[in-house]
Amino acid sequence: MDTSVICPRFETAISLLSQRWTGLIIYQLLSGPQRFSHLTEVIGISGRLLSERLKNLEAEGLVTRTVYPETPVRIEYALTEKGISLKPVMDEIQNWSQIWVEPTETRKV
Amino acid sequence: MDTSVICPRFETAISLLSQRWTGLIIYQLLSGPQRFSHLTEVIGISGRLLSERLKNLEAEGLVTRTVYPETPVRIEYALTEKGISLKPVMDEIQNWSQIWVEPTETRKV
DNA sequence: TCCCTTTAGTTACTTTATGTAACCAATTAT
DNA sequence: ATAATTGGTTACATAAAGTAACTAAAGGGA
Repeated sequence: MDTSVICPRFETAISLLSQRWTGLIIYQLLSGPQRFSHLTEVIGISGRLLSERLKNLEAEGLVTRTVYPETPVRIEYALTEKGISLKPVMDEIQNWSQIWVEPTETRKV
Repeated sequence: MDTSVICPRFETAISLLSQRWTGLIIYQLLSGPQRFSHLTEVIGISGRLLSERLKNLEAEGLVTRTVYPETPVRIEYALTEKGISLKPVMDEIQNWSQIWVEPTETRKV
């Protein structure tokens, strides 16, 4: 009877980042507010899933959605403080990838 | 024509961590070599998926599998140097979760 | 007025991944 | 020979992701 259980907060955090695309969306938004169509192009995600993920992230308090009623309409997504505070996580992943991921591994496009 | 593309190495790294359970398995193995049945219990993953994930992680060079022909057989999974070097990533996720994840959010069991 | 363009999505459908539970193989103690 | 234990695998159901066509709103031009 081993009672060693994984920290529930850590589990919540990693289940967030384990959702496909979520990490990439946050990483991309770390470079500043961006609009829907730009995110789809840069990340290579479909509108359907991007929409779903952004709604989730908004509900989690990681992302804000701002409507600019121009013509045509412009909608910008930006990280909240909670979202921005994931930068150290992303930095460490980036750092690890530079050391351990070979350039030749990156041919999955 | 915006040429800003996400770093391919980063993409490879995060697609690894975005696979469900993979992050938790690595996190759990950071506390030392462990056997199959222990991992299923602590993480709450089925044998089918744990088996699949461990094979992946072995193929990626993050985990080793060692057979001890005792009775009954004992098989231990351990992180390689490449796997251990993900500790700073896990530490940052842990750190973030302590600040931003409320204890009340952790009721998904 | 009607049609065209643009952004930001949504809907319907197919394919892939995950969850669940029963089953199998090897080994050895009874 | 039978049971017990570990470390899986197989077969099937459900959920998530991929794809492509479609819609809504808001001008702009013919």
